[in-house]
Formats: sequence, C-alpha cells, structure tokens
Amino acid sequence: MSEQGSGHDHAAHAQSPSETIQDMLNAMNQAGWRITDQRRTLARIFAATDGYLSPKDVYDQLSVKYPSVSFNTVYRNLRMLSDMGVLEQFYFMDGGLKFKANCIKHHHHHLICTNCEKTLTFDYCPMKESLDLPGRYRILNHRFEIYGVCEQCQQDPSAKEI
Amino acid sequence: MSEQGSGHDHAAHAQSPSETIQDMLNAMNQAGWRITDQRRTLARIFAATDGYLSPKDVYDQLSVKYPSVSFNTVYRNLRMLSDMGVLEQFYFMDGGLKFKANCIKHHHHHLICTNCEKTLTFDYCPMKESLDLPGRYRILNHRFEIYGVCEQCQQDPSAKEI
DNA sequence: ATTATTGCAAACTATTTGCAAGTGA
DNA sequence: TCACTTGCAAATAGTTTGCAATAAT
Repeated sequence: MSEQGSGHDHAAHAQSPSETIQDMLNAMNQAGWRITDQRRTLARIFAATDGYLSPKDVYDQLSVKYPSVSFNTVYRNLRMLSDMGVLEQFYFMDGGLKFKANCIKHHHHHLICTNCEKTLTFDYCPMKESLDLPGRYRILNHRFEIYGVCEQCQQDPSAKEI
Repeated sequence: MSEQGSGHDHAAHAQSPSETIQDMLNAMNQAGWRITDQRRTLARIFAATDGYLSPKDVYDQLSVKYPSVSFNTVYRNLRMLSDMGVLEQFYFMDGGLKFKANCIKHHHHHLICTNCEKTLTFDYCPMKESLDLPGRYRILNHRFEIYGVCEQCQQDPSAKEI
C-alpha cells in the first residue's frame, strides 16, 4: 500500500491517504451520518487504494476486521458514498460495477490500467477547447478516460491485482 | 462528399438505415452465422434507432413481430453482435447495459442525450493532441463522451422516449 | 440432412429490501 | 435515550445455461 515513487508532478493534486480519509469522514458528518467504526475502516480502505474496488473487494477487505459484515451494509454504504460524490463509480465492461475514492477538489480525468485498474489522474480536459458539436444539445457533463497498461503490469502481466 | 466548407456536416459519416442493416447482415454472414428472420428484424430495429436500447427494449420491439421470443435469444444475439463489434455496448449508471449500432467505418466520439439517449457523433478526438500523460502507461484505447439534453428534449422534457 | 438457432424453464449472479438486534451521538 | 446502522434472510432484477424442438443452409 505504498505510494508510487516521486518524479512526475502530475500527481500534484493527489491527496494523501489521511487527507482522503478526512474528506470522506467530513462528508459523512456533513450529511448527518454517524461515523461508525466500520465506516471509518471503509474510508481507510479507499484511501489506501489507487484503483477501483468492487463491492466484493470491499466486502473481503472489511471481513478481515469485521468477520460478520454483510454485503447488504457494504452495498448501502457504497451507494450512499457515491450519491454524496465521495466515491466515484464506474462500470467495467467485464468486471461490473466498481468504486474508487473521488477527488472532489479539482476537475480531472483518468488514466486507467486495464490489467490492475490502478488509476492516475491528469489535468488536461478536452472540453476547454471550443468544440464544434452537432445538434444544439444543452451540455451537462462529459467523460474522458484513457485505458492502458501501467508500467508495473507491463513488466509483470500476471500480477492481476496489485 | 461536399466541398462546401461552411455549415455543419457533422452527420457526413452517418449511415442510412439500409446501410446499417446491410453492414450488420454482412458481418453476421462473414462470421458464419445464419441470417434468421429474427436477426434481420434485430438489424432493422437497431438501424432505425438513434439511441441506445436495453435488452428489454429490444425484447419488447421483437415481441411485436415474434410474440414468443425469449430473453435468452435476445441476450445471446446482443452479446454476439457486440463481440463482433457490430453493436456497441454501454453501461448507463442508472439504466444498466444498453446497446446501439456501432459505426465501424471511422473513429468518432459521442454526444448523448441524458433524457432520451439519442446519440450524435462528432469527429473531434482529444487523443490526437500530444498529451502529457503521467505514469508511462502503454496506451490501449480511450473514451470521450459528452452528455447533454438534445434540442427536442429541451423543448419537451416529458418526452422520455423518442 | 445437417447443424445452428430458438424457446422454455431453471440456474446463477448481483443488488436491494424488511425487520429485529446492536451501536453511536 | 433514541434514532441510525447493522446483520440475517429473503426478495428482486438482470443475465446465463441445458436441452429438446425448430428452422436455415
């Protein structure tokens, strides 16, 4: 669970794990939710993960500390956190719905490893160009994602999970 | 195509319904599939639709002509056509998996109406810029989609389906 | 005639809901 | 305390599979 080395400052906006945890707990608080020990652990799990986690991944990790945790609760908390914008959800065509901590502090897009799903952010946004779009839609939002194989997985393609 | 530089020729690449039908049937043929009457109808349905269709949508439309069609068959055909690249699948966060005819003739991106899901294509692609990406990923592909409300739905928001 | 395709039913997976017991503020 | 949260079990939705009947080539 260590951070990637320094060097590129693309990650200038990346939050430290403790920042992420604090953001998530603050958001829960402001929404009037109780901070249970389990939710604290949930925040810790997402703060420590670069990539996406499926409900089952989260369940498995929570199970370590709370052997009797129910899927029910996992789903509910994931959904609630997503609705609040604290988590970001994404549907992988072959892996179903997954979640990751959402940086709500600035606009950015994602570079996603198709092998291990480790995700980096970058600031370039194609929407800032004056796009000549068809059809007079009233634009609401957009999505720009780039998929590839991260350096680590290029060297060791068998390492499916980090 | 036209030499007239002015005006919007965004739809220059759009295929006519009959072209789309032919493309789909050809693709099935080349893959060694039998062209059943039902699959012909399937092609017709997608050729006539601007937006995305859920398995249920397709099932409902097929049911008109084949009252005893089974979900089973719908799913199988949708999946096979997707695997072949004839259909494009997309997971809407609140509507699940949906399908639409895929233009395999040129690279483009989508402008999607969040109300009726009518989809227009445009040629601008952010990947042609020399992007300064983090992390030395080996880039495989990308996705760029813009969401908005189409002109029609802006005027009549209650018209949920076209 | 031969083999792919279809429809039915049942299996499966992922996700959601109802309610009593437990827990945080 | 008192309402929120949790876990269990069961319900639901979405999708896939097995197999006999059917239809395309």
